[in-house]
Amino acid sequence: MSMDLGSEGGKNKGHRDRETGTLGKLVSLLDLVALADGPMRFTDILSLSDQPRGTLHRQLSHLVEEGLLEVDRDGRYLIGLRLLTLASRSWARNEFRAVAEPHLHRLQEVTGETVHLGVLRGTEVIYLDKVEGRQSVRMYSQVGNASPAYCTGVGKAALSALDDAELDARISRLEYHPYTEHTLRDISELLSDVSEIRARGYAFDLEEHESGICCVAAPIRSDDGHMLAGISVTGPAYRVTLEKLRAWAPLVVAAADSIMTDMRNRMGPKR
Amino acid sequence: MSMDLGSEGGKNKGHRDRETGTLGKLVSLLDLVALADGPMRFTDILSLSDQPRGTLHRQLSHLVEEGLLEVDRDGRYLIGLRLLTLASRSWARNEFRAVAEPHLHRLQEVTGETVHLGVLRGTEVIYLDKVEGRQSVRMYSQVGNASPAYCTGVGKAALSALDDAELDARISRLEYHPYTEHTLRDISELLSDVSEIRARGYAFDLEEHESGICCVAAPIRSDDGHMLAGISVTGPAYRVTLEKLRAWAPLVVAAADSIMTDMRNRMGPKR
DNA sequence: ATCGAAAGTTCCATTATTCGGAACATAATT
DNA sequence: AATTATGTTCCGAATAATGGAACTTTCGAT
Repeated sequence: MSMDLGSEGGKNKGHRDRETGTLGKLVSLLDLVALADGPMRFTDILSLSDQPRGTLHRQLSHLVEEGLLEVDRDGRYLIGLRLLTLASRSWARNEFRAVAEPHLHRLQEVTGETVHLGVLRGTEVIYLDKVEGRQSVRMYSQVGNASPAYCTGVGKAALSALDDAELDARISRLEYHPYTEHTLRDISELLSDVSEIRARGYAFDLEEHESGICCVAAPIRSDDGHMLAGISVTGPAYRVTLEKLRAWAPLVVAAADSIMTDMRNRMGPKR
Repeated sequence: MSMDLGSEGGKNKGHRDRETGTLGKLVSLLDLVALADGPMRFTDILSLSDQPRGTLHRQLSHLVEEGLLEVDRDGRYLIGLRLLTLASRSWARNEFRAVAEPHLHRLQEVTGETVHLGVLRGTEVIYLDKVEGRQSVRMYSQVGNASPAYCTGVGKAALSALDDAELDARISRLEYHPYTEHTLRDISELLSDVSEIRARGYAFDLEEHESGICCVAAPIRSDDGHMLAGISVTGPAYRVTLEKLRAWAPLVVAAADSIMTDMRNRMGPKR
């Protein structure tokens, strides 16, 4: 297996027009339904997609036929369980995740706080795993979750491992949404944070994405620099002070390094 | 939201020929790759799918373009993270799962063993959630997992809630794979087990799917009988004796009933 | 290193599928 | 009951997928 989970594919997702091919249009629909807060009626979808009614109807039918969407008894559409099954199989067999897992657990035990593993995809971080302790709120949902890289610890750590050209290419067209009052506000703030991160080897997220939530994160990169990822220790600000984060930083960096080493060994020295 | 997670759509999955339409063929490919043990080379896929090379190549390219598949640095294909993201969103927002969650936790705390929530899809059970205690092995992977209904507690419990005609329609063409020496061997064994389950209101799985693993399960059905699901308490045979399972049965049934009640209330008396 | 074979990629005329407007059906609302 | 909003089906036109063959690259053995 390979460590590569893809560094490409970071197309702008929000609302790219001109979907390419049949599949593109169908996947857009999936996205649309998945992004909604709940089941959608035919008309809801119709107004959000710019398809003619007949076309949309057939597209939805096909998606339902394949189990990618489901129709509830009120005729509303929701994401089908088939996707969950597909995703869970690939998750379970993901080698990178498997290699990282014991390290995440160790880190969780030592710090007592929640530990995340995420990979960088374009300008987003997708969380691959999460290990939480007793006292934390259950947030299963984090696995698979995509968040902007610029306001998360794992994301900024991963970004810091890019060379300047790549970094610039990815973050120059970003929209810097102010999630909290501490969220980085523009590219210059991000760049200066990244240079600090590079200097010290790890990143902080001080309530930048979610109020009251802080973390320390360290980058993980594959040998060929093709895949970027990161791990973090996260907790509530009232419990997790900056001093604590500083104290944990070396542990996080060490864990990240161990994961890289394990990955190298597992894959053999080839290439 | 609706409780309906679909009772239709139980197409025979294994290797249905004659894929309908463009999407059908592409989803088959996704399945093929997801089912594999690891990343697949182009040729591996070529030999398993019966597509000409040019066609297959283009299909794979499209899937990669949409992020449903990814290519590792060795050119091998694996399931893309996009599926994980899509699936996790729908999971997080699944109302049935959300309603059941507190009940699962309560059941876990009382019994100390692992609790599962699964829905019946055709002749398979898909696990929607899992709550485990301290001492159990971490098996995240269970969520999203699909298993045959006839050899799992949740599955048999759900089957027992079908009327005879529906039950027969689903299980008559099954292949009864003997996972363990205790696995039900044919339709007659299943039918007699189901009638016992109906009589007592809950199901056992005594090492029928996995050696050394037992459980008690109770059925959950929506008002309209359209959706079938179940919950179970599962543990290793050396710790979880038949007496214990019997003792837990009323708790499991009560939890299942509570979930049904909550669901009814949440959805309002409409329809 | 060199050759041969296997693997992977591109091309394009043909074929099958999707598109989308409009007519048709059904459910909700006044 | 009439009216509107919503959902479904149809079919000629437009578009995308097909698949055979030619082409390029990678791999394995000598």
